[in-house]
Amino acid sequence: MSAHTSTASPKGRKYEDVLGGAREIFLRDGFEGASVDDIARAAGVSKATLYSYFSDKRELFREVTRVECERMAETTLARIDFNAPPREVFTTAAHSLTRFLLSNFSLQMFRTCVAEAARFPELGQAFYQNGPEMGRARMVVYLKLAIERGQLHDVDPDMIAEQFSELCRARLWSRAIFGVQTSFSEAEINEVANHAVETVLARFAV
Amino acid sequence: MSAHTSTASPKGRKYEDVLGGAREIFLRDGFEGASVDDIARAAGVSKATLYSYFSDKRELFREVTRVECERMAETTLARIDFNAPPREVFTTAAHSLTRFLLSNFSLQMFRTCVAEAARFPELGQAFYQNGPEMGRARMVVYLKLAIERGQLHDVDPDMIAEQFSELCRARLWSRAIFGVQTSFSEAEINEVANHAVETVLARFAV
DNA sequence: CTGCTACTAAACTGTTCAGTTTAACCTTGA
DNA sequence: TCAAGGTTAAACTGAACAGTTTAGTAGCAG
Repeated sequence: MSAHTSTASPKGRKYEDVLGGAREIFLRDGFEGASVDDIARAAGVSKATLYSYFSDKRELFREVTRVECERMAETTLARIDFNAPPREVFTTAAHSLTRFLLSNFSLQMFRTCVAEAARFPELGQAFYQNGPEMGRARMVVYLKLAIERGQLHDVDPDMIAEQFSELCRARLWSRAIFGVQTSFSEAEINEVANHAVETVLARFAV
Repeated sequence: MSAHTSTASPKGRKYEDVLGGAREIFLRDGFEGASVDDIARAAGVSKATLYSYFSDKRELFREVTRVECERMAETTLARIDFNAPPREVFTTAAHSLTRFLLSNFSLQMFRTCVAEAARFPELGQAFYQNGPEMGRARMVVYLKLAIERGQLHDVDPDMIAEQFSELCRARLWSRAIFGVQTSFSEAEINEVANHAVETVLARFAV
């Protein structure tokens, strides 16, 4: 039975533990800030075991990022109702995106990727492609449809999507990322999202 | 004469040299990435001298940031012609802001502040207040006037300013900050700026 | 009981780097 | 000519930390 139970850890019993500990510490301290000793401790695992799974700190970080991005993609903006009218679609998307952008996970991930952009650029690029890029692509699919239906003006759908997601960052996101403000009321979030919707509709709705 | 020439270096001849070297290296390598030895070398100064001016690395960094933010505030968006019609004002501002956001200085400054947000938050906050916050405040002054004149709808001018500056980040800025794209053509920049103008006018112009 | 595999704790290596110290060296002003 | 203050190179201290090694333990299969 030993080999078949649970989610078939590739090798060894503690693989998932290591990943979990790494996730926790990287998310708390970023890449440089996290010490491998801390990770091993958080994972309840010896350093030697950790290094038997991952050849170095970077590889461990890469794997954590990959897994988290996948999870994120599944969760957020997973499906938009392609048949709803633009106002409804934008409203749903704006609220969920604004909320996501201000989440602890998203902010920490962003911070870390940006901080390490110089040391290993592949990471920031991977994050960009699995995160923002993927979300935008999904949005563009809808926008093209809406344009065909004559619900939106015939403007580069890529630009619509880009402007839309930037609008969801208005006011709160920069405060969050610089640590000027750390918690956000529902009212604040809703206000930003609603303004984003109004602006995008004013410009692109027929 | 010694004490009165030039811009009255507070103490010692090499003060400006130190600041210059620090500016160069911090801007190139960020805070953690920069070594004090490198800074001293770039400044053409001994480490001992450097430490006679600044008690530690952080204080040096703080001072560099302060000075650079002042310079930036003077240069960028320094004055808007308050009497020009909205389209003209937004167009001028959008082009100069988009360009600035993609500049090496702005990107590096942003990266470093974000990266060090955990280690010393005061820095990110100071940067936010001397940078984005100050620019926005200046914009709001104009917007209030334009609203009074009946050129723009009576919407929270703060939100207009926030949305406007976010729109200038569309498409290019996230690619820049994640290192996905590192150089930008005039055409690309102009396109983003022009789209920002169209959107903001569509929503807020009377 | 044997042998194998995963795992562990802890000590160790080597490096990087902030910040200090020392002893000497200019420059300038009296 | 002397003294003082700013400056210097270079060696040093101490801490942090990635990654390795060692000697040994726990559990399971045959």
